[in-house]
Amino acid sequence: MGTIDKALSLLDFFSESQSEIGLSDLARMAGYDKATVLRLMTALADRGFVEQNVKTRDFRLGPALLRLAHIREATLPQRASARPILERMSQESGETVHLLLLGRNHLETIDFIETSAHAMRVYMDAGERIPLHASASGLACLAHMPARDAERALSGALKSYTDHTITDPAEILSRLDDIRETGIAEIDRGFEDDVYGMAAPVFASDGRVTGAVGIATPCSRVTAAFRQTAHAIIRQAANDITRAWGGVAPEGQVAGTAA
Amino acid sequence: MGTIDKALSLLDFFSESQSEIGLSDLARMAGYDKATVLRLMTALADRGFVEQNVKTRDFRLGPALLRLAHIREATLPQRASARPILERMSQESGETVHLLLLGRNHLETIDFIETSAHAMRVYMDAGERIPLHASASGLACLAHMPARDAERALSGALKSYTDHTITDPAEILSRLDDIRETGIAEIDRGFEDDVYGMAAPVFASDGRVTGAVGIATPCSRVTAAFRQTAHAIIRQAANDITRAWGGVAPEGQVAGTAA
DNA sequence: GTTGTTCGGTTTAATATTTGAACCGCTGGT
DNA sequence: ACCAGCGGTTCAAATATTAAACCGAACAAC
Repeated sequence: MGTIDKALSLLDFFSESQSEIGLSDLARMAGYDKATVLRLMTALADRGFVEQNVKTRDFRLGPALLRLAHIREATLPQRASARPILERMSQESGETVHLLLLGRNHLETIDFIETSAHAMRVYMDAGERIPLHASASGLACLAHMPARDAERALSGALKSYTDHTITDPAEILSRLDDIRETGIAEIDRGFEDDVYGMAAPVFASDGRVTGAVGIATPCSRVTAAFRQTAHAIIRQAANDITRAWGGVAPEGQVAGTAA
Repeated sequence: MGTIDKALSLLDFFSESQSEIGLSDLARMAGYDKATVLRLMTALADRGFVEQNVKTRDFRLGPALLRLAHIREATLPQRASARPILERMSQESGETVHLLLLGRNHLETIDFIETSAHAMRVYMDAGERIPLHASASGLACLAHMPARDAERALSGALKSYTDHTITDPAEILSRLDDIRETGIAEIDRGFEDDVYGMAAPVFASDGRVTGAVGIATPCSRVTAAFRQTAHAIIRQAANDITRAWGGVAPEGQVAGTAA
C-alpha cells in the first residue's frame, strides 16, 4: 500500500461522531505504528488537511478541505443544484434522503437531509465511504455501469456489515437485471440493521452512471404503499438531478419508464 | 519533499478559473515528471480526492473533499456560523469580504462574499493558499501569534507577488507592533496589484490567533473615510466571529479597543 | 506520595517505495 | 502525410518510509 493511500486512509477514520482522534487511538484504528501515523499526520497537517488541537494534541480534519471543497462545488455545483430536489424528496417522503457520488469502488455521500417528520429516523454519518455491494445506492450504480466494471467491483472479498449483507458476487449480479428493469434498487438491512434503503442512479452527460439518490427508512415503516410512493419520488428525483447536472440517462435505460 | 506533500501540492493547482487540468499541464505546473504526477494523481483518485474526466482525461477535484469538508463543518461549523457576519460586513462595507483560517505557514480562505455594489470588484479565487507576509490577514495573524512563531514564519525566502510586496522580515516585523496596537492590518497591493486589504485577527478559545477576517477593495475606492468605516466593521466582525467560535481575545489584546 | 500505564513524540538500521528517462500508440493541427 | 504533444507504461536506480525501542510527561489507582 502506497504512502499516499496510507495517509489519506487516516482521514476516513474521522466522522461526525468522532471528530477528534489522538495519535495512539488513530494508530490502533489504522493498524500502523505510532511513528508512522505521526509522520503521515504531520505531512497532512503541513498542508492543512488536518490540524492538531494545541491543548489535547488530538487531530481533526483541517481547513484545506473546506477550501478545496469550495473550489469543487464552485466549479461543479452538484450539491447546491441537487439540494432543492433533496428537500422536495424529504418533504414528500417524510424520510431521510441522501445523495451520493460514485468513486472508484465506493460511494461518497455529498448531501443528506434527515427527516423531521419522525423522532425515530435514519441518521447518516458521512464519515464512512459507502460500499457498492451493501447499499441500495451501490446496487443502483452497479446495475447501470458496464458489466465488466460491475464484475470487477465485486471481485475480492466483500465485507459483511450485517447478518443480511449479501456478499456472494453471483447473487448480487443476478439482482442487477431486475434493478435495471425497474430502475430502483432496494436493500433490506444490507448495510445497517433495521434500515431499508431504496435508490436510483444519476447519470453524467456521457450517459455513464455517476451517482445515486435514495431514501433510507426504518424497516418498521416500510409498507407496500410506502414503497410504491417512494419509488415514484426517487425516480423523479433521479431524473431531475440527472437533468440538473447536465446528464442524460443512457438509451433504453431511462429511469422509471418500466414502472 | 515527501511523497504526501508532493501529492497534496498537486491539489493546490486547481482553482475556480482552472478546475480541470490535464496530465502534461499539471506535470509542467508542478515541475515533476509525467510518470510521477500520474502515479500521484492515481493514488489521489483511488481515494476520491480527484477524479478524471472519462472523455478528456483531465483531472479535477473529487467528491471525497465534499464529504470530508462536510464532516469538518458539521463538527466545527465555523463557516456556517460566520456566514451571517460576513453577509453583514458585505452589506455595510459594499466591498468584497473574506474569512481565512491559519494553517502552519499560510492561510486558507474558507468563505468570501463578493460585493454586488460595484461592477469593478475584488474577486477571490480560493484556489491559492494565502501567504502570511503578503496579505493583510497574514499580517493580522503574524501580529498576534507568539513572537517566536512569527519570526519562524518569516524565515526563509519570502515570495514577491507584486512590486509592492514587502519581503524583508525585519521590515515586516517592525510593522507588527502598530498592527497589534490598532488591531487592524492593512496592505496596499502586497498580494495583488490594485487591491487594498484590511483585516483583523480571530482568536480561538485558548486565546491563540486562529484566523482573520477582512475586506479587500480596489485601491481607487480607498479614502480616509472609507478606511475608518471599514476598520470599525472589521473589528466588530472579528469580535463577533471570535465569540461565535467560542474564542477569546488574549488579555491586553482585545481587538479594537485602541481605536 | 508512589507506582504503573499510556500518552505523544524521537531515533535510525532495515526495508520498501518512488522516481523519471525512454518509450509507446493515439490524436489533432497543419 | 507528417509532426508535435497528448496520456500512459516500464523498471534500474535512487530515495523515502518504516517501526521497534526508547524517552519524558501525565494521569489514574492505590
